[in-house]
Amino acid sequence: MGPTRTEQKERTREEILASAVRRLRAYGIGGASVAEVMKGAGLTVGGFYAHFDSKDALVGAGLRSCMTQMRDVMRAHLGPGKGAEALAPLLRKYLSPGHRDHPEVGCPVPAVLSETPHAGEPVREAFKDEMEAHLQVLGEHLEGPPSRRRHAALATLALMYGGLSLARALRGTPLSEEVLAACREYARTALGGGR
Amino acid sequence: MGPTRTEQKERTREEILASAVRRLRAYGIGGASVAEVMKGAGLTVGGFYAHFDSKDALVGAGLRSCMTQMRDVMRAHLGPGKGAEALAPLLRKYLSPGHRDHPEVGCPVPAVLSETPHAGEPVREAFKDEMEAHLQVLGEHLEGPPSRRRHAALATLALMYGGLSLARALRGTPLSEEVLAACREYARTALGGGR
DNA sequence: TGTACATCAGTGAACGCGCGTTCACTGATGTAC
DNA sequence: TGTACATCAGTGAACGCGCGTTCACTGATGTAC
Repeated sequence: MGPTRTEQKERTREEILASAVRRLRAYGIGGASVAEVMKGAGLTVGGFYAHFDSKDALVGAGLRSCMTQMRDVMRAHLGPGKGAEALAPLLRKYLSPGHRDHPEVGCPVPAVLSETPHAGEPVREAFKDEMEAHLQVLGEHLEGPPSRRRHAALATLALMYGGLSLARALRGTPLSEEVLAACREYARTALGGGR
Repeated sequence: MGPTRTEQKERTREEILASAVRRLRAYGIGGASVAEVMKGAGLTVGGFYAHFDSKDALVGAGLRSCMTQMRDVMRAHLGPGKGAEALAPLLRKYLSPGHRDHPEVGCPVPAVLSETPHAGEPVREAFKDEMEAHLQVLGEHLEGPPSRRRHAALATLALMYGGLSLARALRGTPLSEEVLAACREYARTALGGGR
């Protein structure tokens, strides 16, 4: 026997969410229209509201989902040790031409950063929660008292987001490559230690 | 006698541009609709195309205009000396709650950063040109060989944009204040020197 | 096991709205004589 | 200086389109007897 109706529905929900995540990463909130998201999941628009209360709810859930995934990627690229040394592999991966050129499988933050301030409450709350979790992960690989680690993690994230966003905005110009390299160096200096 | 017709038209164009700039800073490209921009200039939609070829042309011109203005603000907040010391007043101003809470009179970059990669050629070119000019201004207040200054300027801008964007996205939460402070400290460390 | 009925995930058309752009027009400004 | 005509900045309605959301429906799944 196949999956029950409830299981099948849950499966469909996951497909809608996965489609939303793909569009969020590549085109941001405005680029993830309900109709396009549903098409991406092989469905038609009408069925959407059986799974989510509103577009805001979808974006909130999508953001939680892909920022959580992103955290796994972060953990996978954190080296041993502490400080600049530990973060170097992550920075090299995050601030790379590959990540710049393939937003659809990368970090969603640069794509939604400008829209988040005007987004609905479910979106902003998801963003805040995920950001706190990000801080936790990065903070564990930094040195010093908790508040110092927290600040260093926060600023490193800001630099990563700003750097990747700039590199994407400047894509196709020599400046784009420079931004990536410049931000990697900058973080190394700011975090001290390591090579 | 009053202004000639040509002078009057030029004046109207400036008003449209000023209205566009206000909306760009606060709501980004998507938030600066032609109808809203014209309303903000006290005009009706139809007249728009006597002044600009397209919305893309308007956004390009608007971006050039307000990023140039922003450069004056930057110059006004650069202290004497070089490095962290020289940039400190700018960073304090840029990464402040006041700037976070009043985007309509601030830097347009955080508002357009996510949209620029998908914007038309006139917009991306304006962005690139203005960014080069920004680098020039900041670079003059840094130390070391040209390429080193350029990289430090680039990364500092990335940190400023990322930090302010994050602070706006997190507005209303304690994290928002923390980001601003964390980025100011981070830049100071990365740039070295000064207090 | 077989039949009758209820449920409800997903369809597809429609809603009102705002978008960028076009266009026939109007009426004040400017030019020609 | 005065009159007739041309120009053109700005108006306001309309275009086709995509948006988020609603809704009557269909047909396969699941339940009751």
